[in-house]
Amino acid sequence: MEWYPRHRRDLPWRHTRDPYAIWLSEVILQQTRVKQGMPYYLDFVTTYPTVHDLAAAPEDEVLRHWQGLGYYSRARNMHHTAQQVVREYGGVFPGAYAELLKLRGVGQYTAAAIASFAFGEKVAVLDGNVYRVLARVFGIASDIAAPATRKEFQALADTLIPATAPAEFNQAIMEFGAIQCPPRKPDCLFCPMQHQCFAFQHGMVQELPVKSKAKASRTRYFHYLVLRYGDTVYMKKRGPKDIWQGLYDFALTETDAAELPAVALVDAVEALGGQLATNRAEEPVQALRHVLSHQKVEARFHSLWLQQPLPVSLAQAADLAAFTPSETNNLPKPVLIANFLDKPWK
DNA sequence: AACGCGGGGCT
DNA sequence: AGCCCAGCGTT
Repeated sequence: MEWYPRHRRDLPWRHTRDPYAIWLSEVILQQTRVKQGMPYYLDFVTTYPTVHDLAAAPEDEVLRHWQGLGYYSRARNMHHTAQQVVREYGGVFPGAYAELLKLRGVGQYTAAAIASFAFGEKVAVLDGNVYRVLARVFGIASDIAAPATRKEFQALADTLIPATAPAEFNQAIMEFGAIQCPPRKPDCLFCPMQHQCFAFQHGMVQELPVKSKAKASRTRYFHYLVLRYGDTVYMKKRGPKDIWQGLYDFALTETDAAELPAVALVDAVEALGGQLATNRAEEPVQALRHVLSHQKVEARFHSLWLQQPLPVSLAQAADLAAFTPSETNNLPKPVLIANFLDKPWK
């Protein structure tokens, strides 16, 4: 806390006690670096200055503003919670940790952050920064990826947080973790905690915290049918139980191998009642690779021109709808799809 | 307790 | 290529 005032970054959400703005910033910053989240925070507080504005917005519009930030359930949950706060709390955020925890998309970390920053409640936050700082300073070798470890760190943090300045403590330890004590190359040489830091004293800075490895990611092969008619293109809103829920892409055939048999593509077009206007052999195919933290997507985009619009019933059954370029611009899309659409269509 | 969920930046 | 980031909800 002595270190913090001298090193803290000047961040916009540190100039407010408005629980709405603080909640926005905390949801945006879940699993997201400050640098990446900053432009999104500025956009959201400008576009939706109050919880009422956010609650009144269509979900597609909220997702469009979220586009590129990832973990899109955050945006959907955020929108749901905005509507709940308006309906059930009269537009006023609940003022205590236990109540905040009930809101969708608000877990232990976020509830503690809002409760302390906006309301001064004495609840210790526990995020990646706090885990790391505590593991190093106190020499704790428990696996921070294991859920059970949380209790151990929470108990420790609870003993450290002062009743006189809980918000300042929470900000300080997270900022210290982000600036002075990052995962790699921490600035131990000029660290004020040198003499108290177990990891530094025992040469274990590189070994702490202990975190078990994540599961290896899998590769998926997407074959997109970019069906065009006139000035429009058919797009599809993605459903539940897969990546990019609620975002728009194209008619999709997924295979276990990189190649899609030509016949399969023809079958897919015919199943939609599509009549191709061009020789399939001349169709432009664009390949793009997209990396997620848990999947690798190898996508091929087959641009196909139709002689006539798809039969409405078949298009609807496949969840496909035609959009003009300016309309597609306003749809929320995965970065992979936005990247494809940014290329000039041949 | 384990799993699925994005995208970007750094080493 | 691997790792991590102001985590959360579902299974």
